[in-house]
Amino acid sequence: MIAKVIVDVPTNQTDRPFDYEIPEKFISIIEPGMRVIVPFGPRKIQGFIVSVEEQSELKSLKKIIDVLDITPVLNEELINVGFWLTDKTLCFAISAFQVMLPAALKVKVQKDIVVNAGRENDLPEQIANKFSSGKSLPWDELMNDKEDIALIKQLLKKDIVTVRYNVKDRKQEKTVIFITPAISLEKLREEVKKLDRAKKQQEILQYFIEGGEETTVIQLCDRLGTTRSTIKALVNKQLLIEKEVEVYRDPFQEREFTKSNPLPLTTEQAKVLEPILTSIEDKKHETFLLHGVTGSGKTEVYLQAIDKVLRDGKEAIVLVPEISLTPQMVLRFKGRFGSKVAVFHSGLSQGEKYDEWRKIHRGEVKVVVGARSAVFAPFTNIGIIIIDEEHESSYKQEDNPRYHARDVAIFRGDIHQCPVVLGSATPSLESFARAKKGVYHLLSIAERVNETAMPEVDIVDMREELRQGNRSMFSEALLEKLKDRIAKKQQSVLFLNRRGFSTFVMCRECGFVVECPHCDLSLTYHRKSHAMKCHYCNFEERVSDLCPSCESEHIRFFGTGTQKVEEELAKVLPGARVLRMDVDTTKRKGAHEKILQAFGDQNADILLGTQMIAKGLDFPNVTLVGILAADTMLHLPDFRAAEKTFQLLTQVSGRAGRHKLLGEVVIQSYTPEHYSIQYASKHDYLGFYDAEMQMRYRLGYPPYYFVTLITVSHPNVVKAANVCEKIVSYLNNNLSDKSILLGPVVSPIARIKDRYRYQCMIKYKVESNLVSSLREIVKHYNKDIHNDRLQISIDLNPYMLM
DNA sequence: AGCACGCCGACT
DNA sequence: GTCGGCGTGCTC
Repeated sequence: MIAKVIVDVPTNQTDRPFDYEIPEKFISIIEPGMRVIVPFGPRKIQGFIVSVEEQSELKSLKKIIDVLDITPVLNEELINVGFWLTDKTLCFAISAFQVMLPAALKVKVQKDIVVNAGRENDLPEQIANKFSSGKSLPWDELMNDKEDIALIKQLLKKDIVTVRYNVKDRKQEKTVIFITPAISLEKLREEVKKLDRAKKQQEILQYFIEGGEETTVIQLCDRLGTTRSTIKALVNKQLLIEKEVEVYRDPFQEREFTKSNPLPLTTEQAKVLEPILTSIEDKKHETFLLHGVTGSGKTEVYLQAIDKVLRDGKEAIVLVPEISLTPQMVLRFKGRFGSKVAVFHSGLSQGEKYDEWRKIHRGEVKVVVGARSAVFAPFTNIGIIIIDEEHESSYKQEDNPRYHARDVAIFRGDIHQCPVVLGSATPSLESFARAKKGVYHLLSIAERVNETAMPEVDIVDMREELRQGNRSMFSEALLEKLKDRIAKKQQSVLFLNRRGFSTFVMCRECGFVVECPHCDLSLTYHRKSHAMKCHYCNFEERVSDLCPSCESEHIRFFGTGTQKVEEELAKVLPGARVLRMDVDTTKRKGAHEKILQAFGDQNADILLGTQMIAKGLDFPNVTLVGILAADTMLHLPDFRAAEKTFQLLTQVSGRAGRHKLLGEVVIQSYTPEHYSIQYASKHDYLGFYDAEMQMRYRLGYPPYYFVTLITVSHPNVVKAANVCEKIVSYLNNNLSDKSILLGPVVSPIARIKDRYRYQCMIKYKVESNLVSSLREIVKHYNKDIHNDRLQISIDLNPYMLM
């Protein structure tokens, strides 16, 4: 029996299965999807078994060294999903497997130097003392000394020492130690008498004699006011025993969930739920696009569909964008389905993620709520996959494997023959176009649940404000309304799509702009740390008072960030209580929740924030939403700029007036006539869709064309340009003449982390040998990628064009 | 990725 | 002559 193994060496040449002999002792336990340790060259590494076969075409095989799992970590379906990903995103099979599993399941390889038996006395003195503790020495401890390395190499040759590969599993189950009596209670009573000099020990035994149940060490210490050492003494006397019990790290341990029941549905909700239930009933794969305005109660539809799935004994996956994975969101699911829910988000530690994964793997939960990667949940009987806010770009992973969770969901939905529900108030153009074509089943909800009207939207032309002499960042209208809300004790939300204090710092004398020395980007000023920061490479420097170029004093801040707005607010509305929420104020664990809690408790009048306040917030007392600069994203070099602007404006506007009080929205813009702003102000998705589709048609972008972006980067500009140039000409010769090739051009961000970047774009409708051509390119440059710091990144269907 | 193998220049 | 520099190619 042999096993085909994908080894953990992410390179082009090793991106294929390797054959290994299965030793006798493993034959009965080995299955595809298990992790194994295999010899690879002189090393020992991790690998995944992808299949087990009778024999190999090769004559001599090495043997599998060890098996790391009792049950496969990847089931047959997920192995297939892995290979499918490999093909769809041009990634290595090993990367595909690893992205589907929690990081804790990736082993760590450590190299040790071991003294051979009987050769201890042959060690030279200078090194012998390093071996003092035991007979092995971690390789890393020698790495800083060149002489040592040379010496060890000699010793290796002389067979005095050998290198041992230590493979350690990172995964670690959390355990708690329980204490119970080791002997019967009668005997314990006798023993107590003998301990008349150890009062604390007697107390502990007395606790058990009086029928105290087994508890953890910590609880025992707590209850009896004793210490660990006292308990240990009794354990040593063999009167008590320690029992190690495995527990889950539960991030929601201390929270109580009030049980919620299904809410009565509105006519519209019931109407969209119907076909989803039918699809579950018929065990048929179908993709639904649920288009429901903000506040239309999409979540309740999801909950009731999941309920049906659970009653059928199946499982459900719910994806939500990372930023809306707030405790409130989790609460809704845990409230309805209790302990059957696992939650995945980036805030969990490695161990916590592993525990949540294990609950799914063991079948202890039936529902998973999580961000992008939760789409790989190892369920075996999926009944529904839901993607909320399906237009969100965070569903696309921006490093390898560059997959889109939506594609994975639909692929898995097909395997499991279950419905996939894509929900959004502002569906992506791609999805809506597919729904219109009948590829997806379109479902719409036009009314808000409590029949509140959509908020009134007021667009303010900031150019006009300037002409009127208002140079502040708040228009007259917005300021008046803010004052009005404070007077009425109602709350407002202010949205600005930019953190920090100001966008860039420029010298008014000579025009010098402070830029990052490693990236071709201007640095952003952060007031609190009084530093200039690069948002791409984290470069940081102190602010200078003089222009670094001409030493003029006229160095000024331009643009606006959340920090600056906060300061301005304090000036124009001195009494207002403002809460700021952005990456900088929510870094600490739980900070996010705290801010929202404070706002919900009416401890502030104004919530000021970036992206992260755009989603899911639902505060009844919010009646005003102000969008300070609606056009910040509009002029980015991205064909989705208008779409993203429309989506964001609509999402943010949706935060206002969700309950009894009518809401109002003020949009400040320098280009108020732009169709994305106009349609957003009228809450007109369909109008926007039509206008944007015309634009995409004219310019040849998705959904009319598929797009692939190739970015070439290298520390040397010429090299980067040359390679990109050659790639374009290769593609020109190999792709059909119906496809359009753009480039090579300098990337919109010409340099990041000292690497120059060139890119080209392929636009195509059908291109059957695109993937093979791209693989050919990567293969051709393999050597340069390996030895010459060349990078070629290929993104089939990119969401980031910079 | 890592590691061995192998072919050239600068030294005991 | 040999040590060690790095380019090349392989790993079941």
